Amino acid sequence: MTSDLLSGLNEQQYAAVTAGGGPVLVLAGPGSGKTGVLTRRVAFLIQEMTVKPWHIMAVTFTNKAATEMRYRIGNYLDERVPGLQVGTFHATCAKILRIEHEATSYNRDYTIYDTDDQVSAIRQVMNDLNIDTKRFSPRRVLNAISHAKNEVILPHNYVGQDYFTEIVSRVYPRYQSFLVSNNAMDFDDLLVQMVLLLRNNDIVRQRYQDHYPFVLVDEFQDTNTVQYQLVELISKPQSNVFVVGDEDQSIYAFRGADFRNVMRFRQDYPQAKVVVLEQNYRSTQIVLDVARAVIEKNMNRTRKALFTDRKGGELVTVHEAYNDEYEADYVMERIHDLQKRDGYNLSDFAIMYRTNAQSRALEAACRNHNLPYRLVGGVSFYQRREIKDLIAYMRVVNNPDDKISFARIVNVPKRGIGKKSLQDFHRWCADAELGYGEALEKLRHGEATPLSNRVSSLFTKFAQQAHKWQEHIAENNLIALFDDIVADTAYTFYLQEISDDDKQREERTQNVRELRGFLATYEEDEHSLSEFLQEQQLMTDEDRSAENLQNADGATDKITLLTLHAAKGLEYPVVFITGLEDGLLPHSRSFEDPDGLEEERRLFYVGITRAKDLLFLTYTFKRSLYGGYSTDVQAKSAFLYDIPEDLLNSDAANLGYSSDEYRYQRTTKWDNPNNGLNRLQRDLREASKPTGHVSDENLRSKIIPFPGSDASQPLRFKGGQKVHHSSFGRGIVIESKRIDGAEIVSVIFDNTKFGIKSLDAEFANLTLL
DNA sequence: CTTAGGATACGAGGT
DNA sequence: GTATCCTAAG
Repeated sequence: MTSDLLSGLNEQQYAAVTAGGGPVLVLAGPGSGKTGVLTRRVAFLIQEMTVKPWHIMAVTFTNKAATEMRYRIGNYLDERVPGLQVGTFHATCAKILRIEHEATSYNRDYTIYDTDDQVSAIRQVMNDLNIDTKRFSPRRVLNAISHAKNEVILPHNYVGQDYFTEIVSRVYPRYQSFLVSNNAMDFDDLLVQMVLLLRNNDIVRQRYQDHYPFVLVDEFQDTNTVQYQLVELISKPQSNVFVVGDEDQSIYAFRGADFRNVMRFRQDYPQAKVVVLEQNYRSTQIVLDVARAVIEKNMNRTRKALFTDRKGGELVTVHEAYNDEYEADYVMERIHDLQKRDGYNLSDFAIMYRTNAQSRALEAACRNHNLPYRLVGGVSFYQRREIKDLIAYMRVVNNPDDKISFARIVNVPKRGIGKKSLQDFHRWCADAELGYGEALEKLRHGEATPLSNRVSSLFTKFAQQAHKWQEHIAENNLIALFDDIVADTAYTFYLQEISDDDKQREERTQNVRELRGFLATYEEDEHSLSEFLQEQQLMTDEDRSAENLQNADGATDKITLLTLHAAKGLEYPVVFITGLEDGLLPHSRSFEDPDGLEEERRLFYVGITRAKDLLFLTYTFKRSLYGGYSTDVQAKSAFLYDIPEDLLNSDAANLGYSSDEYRYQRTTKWDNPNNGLNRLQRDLREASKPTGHVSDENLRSKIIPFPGSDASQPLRFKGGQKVHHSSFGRGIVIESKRIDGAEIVSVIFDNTKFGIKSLDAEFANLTLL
């Protein structure tokens, strides 16, 4: 079926797919058919270049991308493709490390720690070292360590530069040996240990280099140093390495990704064939123009000339809403309209946001409007208490040295083993240099211990239970093991006790059933408990959701809610990007450095380029944060000013978008775009935060009753006017505009203590001077 | 010594 | 709203 394989490709795509051996770099703009090129390349290697499938390794960043790739390769090839290795970096390494465990410091059944486990481990180490976890948050320490690992800086090579990193330099080695003694790896270790294995063991390295002479990497701009080295180590010396990426879509710097790896690849492989994919098959010209206007503000990039055959298109809509509820309502109304008018399905819509917390209001609105939705990400199944508990039980059975999991479940449900008892047990193990598993065995055989009678008998009882469970492993009866744990601990009864109401209890019970279901599929395929635990740890909800599988068939029709990060690689006919506010997008934590701001811009760019036909950009006047208490007036995102007005439709102009005063005020704020807020603005903002005269409750109760008022009513105030307020004194109006019916005046008061305030013209005691 | 309940600090993105 | 810390009662 070769005809199929190369049909419909444009010139550049054809060149990429059919390139000979050696290094190839494909620079692929959004919507340029990148995945198609990658999968056809694999098929081409097998069919035309007679490469054996088991000599090919393709790596991606998400399981979803890996699944899609496997599926599409299957479509191009009639015959089976045995041994083809397609997977994420992490899953691929986990698998090889399990096979090659003898050359590492871990055994086959090592546990993979997630972020929560890591924090617990760091906290424990810091306590051992008498480091105050209040002054140095374990999370920050963990971030620093993770960063070091991403750069392949080993514990003994880590040098503290300042007070904080000096602390890190003490924690890091202890943390690492703690992990080894627990027979556990964190996410970063999967990559680092793999690099070390290949680097230090000539035989193993040779084996994998021979095994995988062809390596392909997706989303290359998201690789970090470890991953770059990994690719290098495996693909040498043939260097048949085919990488695909787009610097403009690099959005994972926070986990060490460096899009400069794309440039580095060109330097390291000067003989590399470079192909640029510039034709976009997804979006209208208008959407692409908006995207280009935004991304061109970034200094640090190679220009690409994206083009499309889809000339023209609908203008992009910018909408301001009073708060997040109105914003969500606006989105729902647009969806209703478009569904009715243009016959879109719900699955054609995606609502995107910067932070997961923003999904709440949107979910509520979907429910109010009876629109079914699918939430991508959010609180993960694996973070639910009941799931973490049962997973921890299985981990302890699988790997008794996992002290973090042990500590989690040894007294859940209650066994009378509290903090002190566990401490005694731990002390005994440490002094006698025993692993937890060995200690339990001694107790079970009735050997003498320094433990008190009470503690000793409690732990002995636990040891007997654990031993019984472990017997199931030998026969690989995973379901029997699971059922025994649930029964022996009376876990269902425990769930009833800890649940607030029947609804919550039912939900938790359902989750337990679901977990049992996943486990059953592993047992059927004769996978080990280790494999189950390790693979589950590397999956997200999306990867195992039954609902998701239905969606793939198009059986259910739902709106998609997801973060901008999660949106990469996807496309939708209609896209809403919400929360385009200063501090949210760009996120406030990006203000500190210029690179951070550029990354936020790329994130916005990723969102924009997901849209095929229609794009809506929304922001709020006030956004409630932290469960609805603290609210602050929002400034709209600086990124919005990068979009030429002729690409935006009238909805935007009506809302003061072109108001000169407004624009002046905002642009001065961003006169140095690399700096985020300048100091004056920051001070003003700080000053305007507390002072409760115009409390949120006040403003809200005053405005909300009049949402439908006539927006065309004349305004009482306008920018530049001098005014007086009974409490705040003299000030100058920055702007006045209608928001959901009410006239809202922004005033900067002479007394800097009050700073900038937004007041309702109808109720605030404002007089013109 | 354990447990329950109140007080407090905190909240970006994902394998 | 939620995870963790702290204190006093069982």
